[in-house]
Amino acid sequence: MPYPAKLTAEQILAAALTLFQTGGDEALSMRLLAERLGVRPSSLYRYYPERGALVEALEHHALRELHAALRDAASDKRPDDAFVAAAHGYLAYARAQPRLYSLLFAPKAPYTAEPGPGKNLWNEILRIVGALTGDPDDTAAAVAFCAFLHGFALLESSGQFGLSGPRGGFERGLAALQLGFSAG
Amino acid sequence: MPYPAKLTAEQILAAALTLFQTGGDEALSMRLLAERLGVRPSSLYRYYPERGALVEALEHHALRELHAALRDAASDKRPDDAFVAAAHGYLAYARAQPRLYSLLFAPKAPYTAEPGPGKNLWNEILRIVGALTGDPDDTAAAVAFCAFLHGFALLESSGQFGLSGPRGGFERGLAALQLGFSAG
DNA sequence: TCTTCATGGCGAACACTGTACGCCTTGCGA
DNA sequence: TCGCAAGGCGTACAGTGTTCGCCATGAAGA
Repeated sequence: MPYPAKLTAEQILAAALTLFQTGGDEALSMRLLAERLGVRPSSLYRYYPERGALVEALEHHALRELHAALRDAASDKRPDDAFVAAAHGYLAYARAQPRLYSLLFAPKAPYTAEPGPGKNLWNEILRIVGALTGDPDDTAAAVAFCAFLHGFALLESSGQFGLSGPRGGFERGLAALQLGFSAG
Repeated sequence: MPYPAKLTAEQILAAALTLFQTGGDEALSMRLLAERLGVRPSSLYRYYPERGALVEALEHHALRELHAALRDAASDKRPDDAFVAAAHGYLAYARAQPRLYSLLFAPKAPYTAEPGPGKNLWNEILRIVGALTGDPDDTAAAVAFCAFLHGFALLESSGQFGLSGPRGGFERGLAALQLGFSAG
């Protein structure tokens, strides 16, 4: 290796994360990012071949965080409590990191297609839901659970509920799913 | 009025719709749109002050179509059937127009804030859900219903279910919600 | 100690994007 | 016939992601 590098892939990612968290996708420009790092834009391409790779790295970061939030919320609880706690943990992460969260389910190859942070998250959800329904591989129930959580998180972060809030819509839907899953 | 205009706001919108349906947001560039219409880019600004206004018009178009799909699916049916039919109609529209649908719930002021196609859609959903639960203004149930539909539609269109499909996740969640709403 | 050589940041450029402003042809109303 | 204004045109600006060749650097090999 020639001489000490000014940049590190991790440094770039950290700066990109800051930019993305504050201003979303639009704020993450290669030029501004380079400026923050005291470097020219073209230098970034030595570490990330294109902007998309940087966004993908942010996405994986978010997947790992969301996974951890679910795991921590559901650990050491009985199925019923774990189910509800996981749902609230999921929503809490989406609320805490709205921009990162909205990055998660953009059109792409399914997370479960190959091993990675996405598959880990899915397995966690499958485990939590499976413990409730009794079938450890209850894909249908897990899909329905995900759909509800994802839809609620997005509707809320998009501001659709306005100032009056969702008015108990989350608890209402969660209770219905819990009832339906326990019975089935 | 001076002389016959080459352009019409409707013509522009129609061309923009075609572009958007085929290539999504990225494909809708003012320059390509102008080229399709045999006009220079700057001419478009006489009709739409900015690109965002054009996108907003597309969004309202989608809201009206989705509303119509829901109304048609649920009309002349008893509450139970209307609920299920509306859900399938919603999903069918999201499947038929994935790009337009994904435009619908981007961060913005809530549709219910003021009269318009968004508020009409919300009232339709409230009516259908209210007929099932017995409370004509059951916001919580309607929110939960929307969350589930929206989440499922997005997860599906994002390709998260892969080739194996959602494996009955839609019916599973819908049945649970229906049960929970009827009981409550 | 001298030479070689890959590393990594730099600079300039290209092809795009949305958008603003002034011009100037056009054709209707008076 | 004349004035007027609507509307498309041309040009330009600022911004974007990305590419490519250049060159200083500093650690290895002779």
